[in-house]
Formats: sequence, C-alpha cells, structure tokens
Amino acid sequence: MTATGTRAAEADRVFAALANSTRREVLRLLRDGGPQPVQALADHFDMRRPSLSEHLKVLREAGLVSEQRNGRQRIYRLEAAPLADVQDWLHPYERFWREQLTGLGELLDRIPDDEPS
Amino acid sequence: MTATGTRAAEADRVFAALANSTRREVLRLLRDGGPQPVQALADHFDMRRPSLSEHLKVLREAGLVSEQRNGRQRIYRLEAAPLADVQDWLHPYERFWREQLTGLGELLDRIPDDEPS
DNA sequence: ACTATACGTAGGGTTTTTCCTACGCGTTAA
DNA sequence: TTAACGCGTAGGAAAAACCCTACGTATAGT
Repeated sequence: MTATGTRAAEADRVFAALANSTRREVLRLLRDGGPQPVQALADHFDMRRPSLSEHLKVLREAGLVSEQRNGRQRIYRLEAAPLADVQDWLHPYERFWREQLTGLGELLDRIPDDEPS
Repeated sequence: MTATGTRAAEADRVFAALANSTRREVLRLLRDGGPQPVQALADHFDMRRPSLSEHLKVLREAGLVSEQRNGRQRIYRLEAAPLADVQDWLHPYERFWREQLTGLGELLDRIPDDEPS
C-alpha cells in the first residue's frame, strides 16, 4: 500500500483505471514505445489533449504511470507494480479457469455436498 | 469474444466489474464457498438485496458469474474465463514489473536512444 | 386458493465519469 | 520582453454508476 486509502480502495482505483480502452492503450504505448511526453501519446487518439491529460491523471492516481518533468514537457513512464498486484489478486482464481477449461469444474459443482456413488 | 460488442468493450466490462469491492468480494465468496443463492451472498454485505442483485447483473454481463435456477432460488456460480483473459492481457507487462523490482528498468530508461559505451 | 419466500426490475436521487472549451502557468525561442 | 509551446486545471454538460424504496413475477408451503 502506498499512502492514500485502504487496500480495497487501491484495487478499486487500479481496476477502474484499466476499465477504459483509451487508458489501456496509453499503457500499451508506454510499454511498446517507452517513456513519452503527453503530445506524443495524444497523437494516437481522437480526443482533445486536456481529456487525455485527465486520463493520465487517473493512471497516475492508480500508480500505473509516473511523470518526470523535462523542460516544458512531462515524460510519462509505465509503472507496472500495480499490475503485479493484479496478477497476485488473480492467482487464487487460476485453478477455476483451469478446471472450467477442462470441463472438470461443472462436474464437481453438480455434486454439492454428498459423495459420488 | 462472446456475442455482444468488441473486444475492447468486453475488457471494459470485465475491468469495470472488478473495480468495486462488493463485486470482488462476491467473486471471493463464490470461489471459497462454491455456488450459492443470492440471499446467502447478500448476508455478507451491509446493503439492500436489490442493490446486490444489480451487482450480480454487472458480474453476469461481464461473464464472471452464471446463474442456474433451482426452484425459487438462483444459484450463482463463479465463471473464471474472463479472469484468464485478464491474465493474458497482463502478460506483456510482466517483464516491466520484474525489471522495476530489480531497479533495472530505471537504468535502461535513462539511456533513451544511443548505445552504452 | 392464499400466503410467504426468493429474486429481479422500475423509478429516482446523488455522485462520479468522461468529454468539451476556456484559461492559467511555467519554459523555450525570437 | 514578447510570443509560442507544452501541459494541467476549472467549469459545465451528458451519461453512467450506485444506492435506495416500491413493486412485479414465479415457486413453495398451508
């Protein structure tokens, strides 16, 4: 946990930040293109630059990007630590999608309490 | 992809569904307690039952739960396939948090274009 | 047939999200 | 110093999220 809020509120912010295709695309651009100033990112979107600035703010407050000032530019950089937290959160569910992919889950779930004959 | 919308819209729905602690707790209850009717889930929350029903609707539309009618009950079951998609989405970012945990990322990022001497 | 139970939906209020235009602030260039 | 550039913020409109209290529908029990 960083500074602000509870653990659940942090997860809220990270998932909410990811729940928007523009913001996911920003993360991809930073991942594939490295740290970039705002205008370079904005060029990829059909959206006014101030709106993208607000998306960057959401990503910043989720800890998914950081900014570094360079003259009059602000270089944004991917910060992947919250994504590692997402993967940790996913982990206890992993056996479920493996079961369901093999069709084993449905079988087990249809036998609620008693043993198979 | 299921039936409705684009791939990005699907990801929107999944991440948005996860961006709420009540809904994440529902998933945990289904994971740890197995398939359950609505009232059994509702007992864990300080919230009216109709509100929880709406949360279940959000989870259903994200494909994260399914319902199976049993008399006048509706048994909700965890559907983990969308979570597998989330893990797939995370995968290209994995090297970033590994780099950043070792402090290697910062070093590399400070050398923008030219080769190291 | 009547009542109770289990659940969803309708409608409404409040807050948040997401876009916009206008503007302010700091930095670089002329 | 004046102008242009890069970026954030303020304020506002439209839509969505999230909670509530009614209410409707279907099944189960008496």
